[in-house]
Amino acid sequence: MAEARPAILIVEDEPEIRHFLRASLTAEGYRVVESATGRRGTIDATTHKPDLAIVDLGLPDLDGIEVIRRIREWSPMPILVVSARGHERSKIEALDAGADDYVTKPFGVGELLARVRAALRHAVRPSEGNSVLRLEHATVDLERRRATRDGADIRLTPIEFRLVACLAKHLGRVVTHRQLLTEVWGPTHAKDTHYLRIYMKQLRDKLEADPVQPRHFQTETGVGYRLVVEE
Amino acid sequence: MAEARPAILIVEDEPEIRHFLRASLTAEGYRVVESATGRRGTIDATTHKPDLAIVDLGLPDLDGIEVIRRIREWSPMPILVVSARGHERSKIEALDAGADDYVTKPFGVGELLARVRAALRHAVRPSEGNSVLRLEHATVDLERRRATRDGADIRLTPIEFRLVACLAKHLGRVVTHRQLLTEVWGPTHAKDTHYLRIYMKQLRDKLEADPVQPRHFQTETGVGYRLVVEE
DNA sequence: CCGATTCTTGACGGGTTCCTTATGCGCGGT
DNA sequence: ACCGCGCATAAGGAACCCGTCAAGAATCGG
Repeated sequence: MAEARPAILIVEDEPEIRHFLRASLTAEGYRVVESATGRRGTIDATTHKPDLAIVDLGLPDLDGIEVIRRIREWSPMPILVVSARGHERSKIEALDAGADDYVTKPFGVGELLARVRAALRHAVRPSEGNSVLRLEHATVDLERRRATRDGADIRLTPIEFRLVACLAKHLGRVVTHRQLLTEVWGPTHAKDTHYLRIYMKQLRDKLEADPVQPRHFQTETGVGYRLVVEE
Repeated sequence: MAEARPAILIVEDEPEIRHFLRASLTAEGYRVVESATGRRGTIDATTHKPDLAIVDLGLPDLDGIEVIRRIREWSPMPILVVSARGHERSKIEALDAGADDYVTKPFGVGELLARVRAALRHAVRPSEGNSVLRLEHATVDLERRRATRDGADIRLTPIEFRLVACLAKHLGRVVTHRQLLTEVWGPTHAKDTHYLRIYMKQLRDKLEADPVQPRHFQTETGVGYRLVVEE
């Protein structure tokens, strides 16, 4: 990388929010590129090659989701979505289109920065770590297809395993119901969200210290689930 | 090996992704050869003899699957497949054609490198370790095609031998039904999982101390089998 | 051509996994 | 307060997978 400071692209039409974002991010040491429209954003993404993109869904010219799609055609860079409250629908569409995470307007600086850090970390991290998930009282070895609980081996069924693998692939980020269902059960069951609840419970029972207060397998109401491992 | 750094062949038509791959791989210390077309790729594979090949399925001139077939005709080098999201069908075809693993576009650097390392590790294993399996009460010499049980020689049938060899090649990892069947019986019997149960029992009867509670030949329900040797 | 080994095929019981159905709970909207 | 929606949880039966036995083909060496 030419520069040590990560570059972040902001695609946001409202000047208020754009400037707020720039201020917050530069204060943290990030370099910032701003685009006020969707078209401009897709161009800036290719020319500036940022390390991360923040995309508002409510753009005047080009749908934010379309922006995400166009970036995803050629780059795996982390994409953070900013959406107005209540627009669950487009939030999900954005994630399905390839976004990595989202924040809901209005949001605090802390939340935003946390997500940015998480997204950047995940973009680089996996290269160093092996494919072993380390939870509080349990571990899951994705490559060897093995799991332990308090040191002892435990069994995961094929579906349970695929589910963990799918969540682990997007560690720390939201995975939509649709994504999980199509990857684990196939496209024909893309709407059987009920399956998820059942198997998520199984995973929590087997891997969480307290299945009732899950720390790792978090549910994102109306959207999907998220797998989190502490540092 | 002439060089310590493994050489990797990239067969990919889109310049963006090709350069992204080169950058990521060279940064990790790999040597890289690029081919922009399928035909070029098959040629470069023979001339450069890379340690691993990364093949995009969506090539303009020659189907990526055809590239895999042609390489597989003469080389067992690990082949990593890159495919666009949603093309489940060709992904499976690719694996059947002899590919070792796949990543879906768009993918992160970490994921890619992890798979590359895994693939290279699998490839190096059998050559570095000696080819003698030491189990609790039995040994299997894969090179000399011999086996002992409690010190005395025992006979393994050809199929039994191929089965052990296939499991030993992926020591400690699960080998899927499909993999075992295609490697031992050929692609036409890829679904006759029944064979596996029968021959697995034979192996356990001959090599396990207690065939009913197998310690080395473990079954992974719904997925495949795994060969484990204690340290 | 015959016998022995090996491979294939069929059948059955037991166990696990998976799907279905049903119920309760909490939250937000009307 | 009521209702609807999404989520968590429980439980039973169906489907599937595995291990096992046994007997019929195929193969091979003599």
